[in-house]
Amino acid sequence: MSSPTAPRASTSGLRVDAERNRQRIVAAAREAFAESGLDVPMEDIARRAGVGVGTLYRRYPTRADLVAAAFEVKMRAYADAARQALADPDPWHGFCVYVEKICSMQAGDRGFTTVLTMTFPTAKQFEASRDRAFGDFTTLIERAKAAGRLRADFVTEDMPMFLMANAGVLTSIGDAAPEAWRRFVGYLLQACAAQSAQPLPDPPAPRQMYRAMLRATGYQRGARRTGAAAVTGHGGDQSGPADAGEQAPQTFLAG
Amino acid sequence: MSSPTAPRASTSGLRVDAERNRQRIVAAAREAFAESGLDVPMEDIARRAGVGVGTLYRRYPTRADLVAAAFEVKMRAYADAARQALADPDPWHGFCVYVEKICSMQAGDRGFTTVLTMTFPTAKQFEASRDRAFGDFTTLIERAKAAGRLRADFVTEDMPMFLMANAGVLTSIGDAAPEAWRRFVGYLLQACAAQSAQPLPDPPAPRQMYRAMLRATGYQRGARRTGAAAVTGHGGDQSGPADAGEQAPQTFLAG
DNA sequence: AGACAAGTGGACGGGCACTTCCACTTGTAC
DNA sequence: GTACAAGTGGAAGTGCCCGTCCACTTGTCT
Repeated sequence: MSSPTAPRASTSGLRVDAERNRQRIVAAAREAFAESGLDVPMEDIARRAGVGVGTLYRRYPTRADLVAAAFEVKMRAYADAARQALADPDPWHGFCVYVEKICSMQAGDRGFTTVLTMTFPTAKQFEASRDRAFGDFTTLIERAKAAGRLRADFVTEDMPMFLMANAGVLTSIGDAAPEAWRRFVGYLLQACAAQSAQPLPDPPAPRQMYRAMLRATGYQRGARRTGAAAVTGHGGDQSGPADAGEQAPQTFLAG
Repeated sequence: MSSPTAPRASTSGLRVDAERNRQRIVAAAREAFAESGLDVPMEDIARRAGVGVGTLYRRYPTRADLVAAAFEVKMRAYADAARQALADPDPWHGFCVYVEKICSMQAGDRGFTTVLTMTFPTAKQFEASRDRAFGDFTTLIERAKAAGRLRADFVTEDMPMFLMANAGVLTSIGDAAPEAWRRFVGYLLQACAAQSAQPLPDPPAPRQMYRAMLRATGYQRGARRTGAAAVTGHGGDQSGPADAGEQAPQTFLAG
């Protein structure tokens, strides 16, 4: 504008070559995350994209930023699945198809498996999808309960719990037995049927779920691999700083 | 014997101070594995035991060796659980108590969670326990099926699959919601009930299960953390050397 | 064509964990 | 008490990955 050389570029405000690189990076990240999980070395992604690590870091300073960018589309598809399930005339069928669908999405993408079981307070881009998915899912289970097919004591928190379980199945035998998760989900769905449901132990509190999903958010900064222990520091130390900024107890995938 | 100074020591053939250190190491490893999982730095274990890393490596050259030593007792307890379940006059009750019991053992020990979902071809020490557990478990489910309570299409491979799932639940919300796994197991058990069982997708083949459990055996040598991806190398490359020494397809926890 | 902001890549310093190796200590047998 | 095998600890070499920094290149505007 004012300065003699102000290279305003296309839509994104980036120079066209930079924008092209950015897209390559996101594409590479999608592939790499899907294949190897959220822990792939940044350098692998950069190489795959044909750029230097410097470029990658310039565009996405933290791994979380990149994850958010890479899964934006998939998160929308995730939300869409709930919306579509609502369109099913049979509430119970809709519920089953939905659960299967989401678990299937996990099965096809190592990174997504992880993304679904954690929440990114930072990632504004996910908020809309998450909220929508949460709202629709809530309706979905209410309908299924009303139809008398879904057990009455099913709670929203059960869904992320199932996803965590499915993640366990997938990370353990996903490679060796790519179809095993289907059987597992079959068990889960049958357990969800109202017919002959027996009492269950209490579900985790929404707030607990929220904290759990915050877990791997260590990906935000200097994350240390594993996805399991290492993240929070070292597991022990219950004397920690008690999470000051912990608001939203709405849990699930709604931050 | 023959040499002038042959310090034969107590039972283990080790010098008494060395034997004391060895026990300290195993104890430290048990604690560390339970708290932080199988990935704890060797140095942490050494420090906890009050010895140098060199000593630790001398006694247990590989992580797998140490794991085997640390979990020997627990593996026996694991096998005992099946034996005890068989003593239950009510086959179905025995089955349920058994599943709960094992999942509970997972809940109380991060390392054990992992140990149960992989097999250590090396660890001779586990063989007896594994074989016993496998045999007893097989009987257990046959009894429960015969009693008409356990669904007829339940297969032995389902158990490790459940354990993998439970591992997923535990690693995700084990810290934030230490009791959540109970509800999850509740779902699973109700899904196992013969009453109103619906058809399920095929179970993983025994061989697939075996390969899956071999997975984390990367702990044997230069393992690279994570427990998820990194282990096998990098996920991709299906052109690998196709596992020459793959025998025992008996799966489960029987190598 | 010229000039400059924007963009780039990869070398580099830092950290962590794995293992090995060896000079030093200690227990044991005589 | 002495001698020596057994045992010890931690320094040092290696490898992986992170994230930064900067000299160089490239696109864009005039």
